[in-house]
Amino acid sequence: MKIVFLGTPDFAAYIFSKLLESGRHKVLAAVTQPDRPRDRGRVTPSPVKELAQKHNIPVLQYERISREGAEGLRQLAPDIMVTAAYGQILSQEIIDIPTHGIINVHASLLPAYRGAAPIQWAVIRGETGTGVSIMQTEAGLDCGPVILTERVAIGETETAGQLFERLMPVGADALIKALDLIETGRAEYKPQDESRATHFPPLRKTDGEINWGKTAREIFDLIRGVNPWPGAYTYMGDAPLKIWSAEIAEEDGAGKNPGEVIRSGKDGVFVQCGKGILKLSDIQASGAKRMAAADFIKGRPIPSGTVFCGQL
RNA sequence: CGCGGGGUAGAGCAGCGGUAGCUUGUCGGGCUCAUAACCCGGAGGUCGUGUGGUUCAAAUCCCACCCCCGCAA
Repeated sequence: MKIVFLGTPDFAAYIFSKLLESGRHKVLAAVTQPDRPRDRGRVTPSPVKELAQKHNIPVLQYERISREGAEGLRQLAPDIMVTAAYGQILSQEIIDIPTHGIINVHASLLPAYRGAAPIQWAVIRGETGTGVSIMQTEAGLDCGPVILTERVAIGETETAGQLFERLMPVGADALIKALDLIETGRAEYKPQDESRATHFPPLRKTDGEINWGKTAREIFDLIRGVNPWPGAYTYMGDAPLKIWSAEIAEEDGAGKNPGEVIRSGKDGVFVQCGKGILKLSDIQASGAKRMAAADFIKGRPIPSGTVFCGQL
């Protein structure tokens, strides 16, 4: 089939590359978000754009595809369009362009975890499993009928970043399989059960702020879920402190003073939570680089009794 | 040219014009029922790069370049 691929970040670029490798379909063009300042102010093309250019595939970038894209896309006359973390909502006018419509690769078991950050939220909420869904795009957010799903277990200490890595190949395989089903007319479109739908917002920087009043388990899940972006953090005095990784030292036991460092030494920094105790293992001060807690305290001691807190 | 911090011993940091220091690790010795224990001693550094500038003297001031990181996206 003649395909137009829409996607932006690494997750999309990986799936894009597998689609190209499969060689079964002709990719007419890649649509991606405009080049934006990233990486400390330098304007950088998206991973999908870089990959497309490497393969001499035309790249289209729209500030707002629903307003500017219809004409150009129509001229390409695609059989189907594929989206993966593209980053813009598509209007009905766009959806109507390809003969087979648009399918989307979504990293959750729909109808659960609709929204832009399904992987991270699944980890943050302590899920033990998630997956990938290939769905037909309809007007609305991740609400169209599902063509197929693949289930994946979440490791007990797995970070969102690690789960991303594992979900990418699963998503790529599922997409290729779905395209086959569609091309041969064997695809089944199962409507989502709206009553079981859950939706979560995109992650914001502030979603990484730790509330020490929560349980050690909840904070542990948060730290994993926002790693590597936006990163969990707290404040030591008025200086932000990033928490890259931690372990649950004690699951139970209520503390009188959540956020207080009860012990600090070469085996880590132990912090009292609302319930249970968390051991910080990889931390990073502003302007410094990430390091093991044991190394950190050699240069900047964190005495017992220090209390981490929210923004001042 | 978006704003800002930083590159000094294996690791983490201090020093910011005048003999290169601290914590930790490491090696050797001692002590102890025991401890992330304690005591004594040693090794380990072209102070990011520059046949750069200023100076009697530069890790320290100035310039250029490289690299790392925080904020903002």
